[in-house]
Amino acid sequence: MVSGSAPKQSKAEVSAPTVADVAARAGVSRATVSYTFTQPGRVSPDLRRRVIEAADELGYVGNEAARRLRVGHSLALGLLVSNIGNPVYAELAAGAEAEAAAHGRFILVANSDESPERERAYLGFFESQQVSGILAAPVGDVPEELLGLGRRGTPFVLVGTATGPHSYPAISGDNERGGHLAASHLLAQGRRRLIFIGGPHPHVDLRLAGAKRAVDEFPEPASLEIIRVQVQTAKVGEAVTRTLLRRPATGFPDGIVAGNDLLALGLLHGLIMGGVRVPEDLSLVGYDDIEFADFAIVPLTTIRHPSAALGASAVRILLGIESERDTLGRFEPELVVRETSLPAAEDAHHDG
Amino acid sequence: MVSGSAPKQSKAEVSAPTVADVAARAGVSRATVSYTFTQPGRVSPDLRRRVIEAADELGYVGNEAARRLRVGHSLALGLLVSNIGNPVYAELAAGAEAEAAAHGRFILVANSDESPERERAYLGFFESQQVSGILAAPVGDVPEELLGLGRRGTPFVLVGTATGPHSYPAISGDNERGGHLAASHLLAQGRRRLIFIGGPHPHVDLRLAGAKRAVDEFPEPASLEIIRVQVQTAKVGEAVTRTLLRRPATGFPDGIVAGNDLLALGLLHGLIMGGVRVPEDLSLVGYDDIEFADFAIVPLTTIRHPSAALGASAVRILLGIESERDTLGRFEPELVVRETSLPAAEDAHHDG
DNA sequence: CACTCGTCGTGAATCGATTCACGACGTTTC
DNA sequence: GAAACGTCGTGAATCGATTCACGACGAGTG
Repeated sequence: MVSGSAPKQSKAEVSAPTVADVAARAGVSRATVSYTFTQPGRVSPDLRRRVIEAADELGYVGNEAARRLRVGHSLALGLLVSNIGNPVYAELAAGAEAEAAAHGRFILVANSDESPERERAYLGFFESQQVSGILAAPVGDVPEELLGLGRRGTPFVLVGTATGPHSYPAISGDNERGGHLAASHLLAQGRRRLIFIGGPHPHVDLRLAGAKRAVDEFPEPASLEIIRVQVQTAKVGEAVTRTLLRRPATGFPDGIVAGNDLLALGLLHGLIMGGVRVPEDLSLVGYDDIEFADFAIVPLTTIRHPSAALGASAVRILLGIESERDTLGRFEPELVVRETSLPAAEDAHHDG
Repeated sequence: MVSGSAPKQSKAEVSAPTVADVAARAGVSRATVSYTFTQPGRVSPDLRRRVIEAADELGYVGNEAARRLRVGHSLALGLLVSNIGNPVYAELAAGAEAEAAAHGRFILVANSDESPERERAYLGFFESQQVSGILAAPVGDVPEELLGLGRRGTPFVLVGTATGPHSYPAISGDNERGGHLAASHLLAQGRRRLIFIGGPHPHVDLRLAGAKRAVDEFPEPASLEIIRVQVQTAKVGEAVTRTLLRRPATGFPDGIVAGNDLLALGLLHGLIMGGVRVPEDLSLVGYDDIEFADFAIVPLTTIRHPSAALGASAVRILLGIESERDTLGRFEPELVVRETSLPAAEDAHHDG
């Protein structure tokens, strides 16, 4: 316990002005001050002006806690993401934040780091903060706590997650279609031994389903192996390549669809370090189109996913100025061909 | 205005249990319930147990607004960053968050997006939220609002920013030393026409100062040109290369120190697209060692910066369990040599 | 047995903004 | 000219957790 070195910066400690102070200064009642800010039409123009002037002079800020205690909810919206280190979620957060700011709202970002415990802890935090709505990009299943919050009157929107059998409000890009796009691209290039590598999120399952459908629908024989990972990070991607590289040539894939770009970047790095030529020996497609995809050792072919737009839409839905239906058909995935994918080398010659 | 499609998820609207409910259920007074959670020693063990049991059964969460209104500050700490899309800040946030969680605190992340206006707006938000402390990684100068908050009793710590002439609580890596490291590395490789490209942040100025010192101290003739950018992003980095590439060969540098890795990545991409061979023609050193530095077209040589540790320390300082002095000597920058830097090609032969 | 002291539970005041219900005042209308 | 109505300001109650000041009760002491 440190005593003298407490982090107080000054002994001034002037307590912040309250409505009472402003009221006294403007010569009106506390009620009038409050109405001035919450229902401007309720007070006559010149009184309003006087109140605002007094407030400015005193540097009145207002106490959100008191406001919240009275009205029962805060101006903040909660955003729960599984990994803020993933640029996709950073972008989602940025999009949500900009939209929220435009409506005088704020976003509380909570990073669960893929841990269901922390996810639950943060949901409790959101409840204690009385956020007026929650954007959730959850780890796996929809947590019970979130449903409880919904029942207790806090609206939520699932972002970028499978709608599955349930019917909670949810928006997302068409992940199935995106997965189909990715696998089709590889098949069209002559790749036949594909692997899907991805993690345990519902939206990733959809990407997988799309890839699977592409292979099933394909007129020629082609295979799709599935490698499941627990977390979709670059580190894990590299780890997977180590296993992969031990395989005999016959079991080696000629095309990989990764569950997201982070994973793809790790795979790419591991493969190249291991002597695999990308895209000559193997084509690789990521998912999300994060900024860094374009800067990779070999610029990454990927599926673009409109994260920022999703974040903004989710906020608008929570605020009641847009409905889930309004977003249908937006957020279409799009194939971005860069350099990790190339037609199979059967009739191509390797460099000169 | 959408009417029926309001985002209410259910009409249940069961209002959350309060201390009064818990008290009734446990057969004690409201005061006892409160003491149970805030000063456990104050109530006898078996009553404590009974209260906790009742609270669990009711799913009591507690109303932070009421708590805050009474005690005058919240359990949250505010973190203000200039760009959450920069992995450095994501990492800083993660480090701060983990440390905060370990002490039962939460982090409110605010992303100013390099805009002083948004920065000020968020500072106001923090004040209205009555955060118990602020971690700031500000855009440029220390905003007046932050000083005001400090005067009014909210402690703050400047993270990763120059200490300059002022004497506000601040921690950061030794940016001057890092800049020196970067430039020295290039000079040691025989590079002589250096450029420092970087943005308007105080900590970047220190990196520049360090680079300058390295050049000044160097026994042989060498030059350091300075290119200033307003924002240090990959996009800007690419834009700068376009200008650079138009220069005649005589004005072209053989070594670049970038203000951060994002900028370096953009520069790298732009240079390579423009036909410059890195590192043969030009060595490049970034700053921060973000995860993606290792995955770049050419893996990026950079200076490691311990962002997560900085975030954790800042939280500990705000919580009063560590003092600014305790951190001295930690957070030392470290040169990470990858492949964008190589001895100048005077006596080297270009591949075969 | 009476008195002191410490332990531990309780009633009530408090934090600051919001909002209901009331009333003062001025205007319109027959 | 009086009744009816609308506008706009105000006093007071309210939200839920915390904490002060008090007191009940039991144990220990002379």
